[in-house]
Amino acid sequence: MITDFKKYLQQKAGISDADFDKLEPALLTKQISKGAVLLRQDEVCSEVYFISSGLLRAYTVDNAGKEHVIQFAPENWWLSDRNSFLFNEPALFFIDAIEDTEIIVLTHSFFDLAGNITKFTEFNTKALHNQVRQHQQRISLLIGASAEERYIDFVERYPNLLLRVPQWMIASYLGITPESLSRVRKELARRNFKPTK
Amino acid sequence: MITDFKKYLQQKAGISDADFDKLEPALLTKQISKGAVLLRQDEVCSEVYFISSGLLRAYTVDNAGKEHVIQFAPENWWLSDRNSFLFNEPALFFIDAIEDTEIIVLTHSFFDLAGNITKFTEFNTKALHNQVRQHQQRISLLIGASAEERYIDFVERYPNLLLRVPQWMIASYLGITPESLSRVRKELARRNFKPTK
DNA sequence: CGCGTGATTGAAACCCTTCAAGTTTAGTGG
DNA sequence: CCACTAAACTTGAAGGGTTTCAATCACGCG
Repeated sequence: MITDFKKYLQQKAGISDADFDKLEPALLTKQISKGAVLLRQDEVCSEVYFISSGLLRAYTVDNAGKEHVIQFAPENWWLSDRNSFLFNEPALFFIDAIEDTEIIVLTHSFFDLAGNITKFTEFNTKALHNQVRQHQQRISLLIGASAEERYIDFVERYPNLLLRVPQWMIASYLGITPESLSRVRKELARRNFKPTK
Repeated sequence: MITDFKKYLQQKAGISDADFDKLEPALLTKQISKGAVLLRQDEVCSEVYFISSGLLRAYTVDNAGKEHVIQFAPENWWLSDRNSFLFNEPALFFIDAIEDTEIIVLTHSFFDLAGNITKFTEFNTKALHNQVRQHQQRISLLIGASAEERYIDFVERYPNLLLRVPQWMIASYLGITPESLSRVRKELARRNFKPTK
């Protein structure tokens, strides 16, 4: 719903009512059913999504045909191939829906309008920095941690996703096989592991 | 040298002479000798570096005391813990010098000035997007590719770093042990591998 | 009910690490 | 400029963590 998006922008970015009114005409809502594909690798991405409800996923497909999950995006998250969006380059990944999902679709016309609103551009930059930090942490984990450590990190970082994402997709996100994840979970259960939060 | 930095900003960001003159008073050059540490984990990072000549490295140290290289930064690259810089949070990594290095030091006062120059903020955003894309590609590789594939990717992506970075640091960047990298190289030599570019 | 998808389990194979020992390289002081 | 030392790189053997392949189980949905 647009009102959710408005509330989000006001709280997170400090956008005023008046400013939001300027942006509203450029907004579009869309219902996505589970499994639907929003973006394909090598297409040019012309939209940025804000997830009102539901759950999207970004993933690559390698030469061997295997999927590798780059990111999950539940309610109040953003998702797009921003590099493709901004520079009109071919997208590096696919985007599809893990659940029935409701999104706000933001096109270039939205960002043209929003570019004049300082609060928004500041927020946008901040969001980018957050993404960079997240990526750096994930790289650290992938470089230095075992499958079990990476899974524990995932559980503690995204407890709300655990029950909503199929296990084989979590395995893909962690960079291991579904079989390995199953064994990691079995071992953790044996040791009676409980998330610390 | 400051003139190198000026040339860089003019070419890459389209900054005018007049605009650069406004920024120049906030610039500081610094000589760093090999091995010197510029930033420590958990400190607050108050500077952004532009490398005029030489080579810097960002890395984390895990609980077991092992170093994991996040990024190499040769001439004409930027380096900072931007998240720490922007939000005054503790830095996630160390920065030190792999070679004797000459840098331009940019503090908050520089960014305050530069914030008024549209060309610069646009360039800055673009640079952030580039970093995000790079990180995504690296995550894809770490998730989906073998040690050999990751090394080949490194060789082709950063041929200029091959001779300047000690092998054990490259191993750390790739997320493998120095011994493994040595064996990967031996195997590639046996197969007479040559970089495609 | 039956089919398909996802999760589990087992055994073998493989990749990479670990540890230990050597060899080479690079830097430093005499 | 050589000699010495420390660091970097290489090599081998053993072990561990993950993958692969195959079979089985569990579940939801037509």
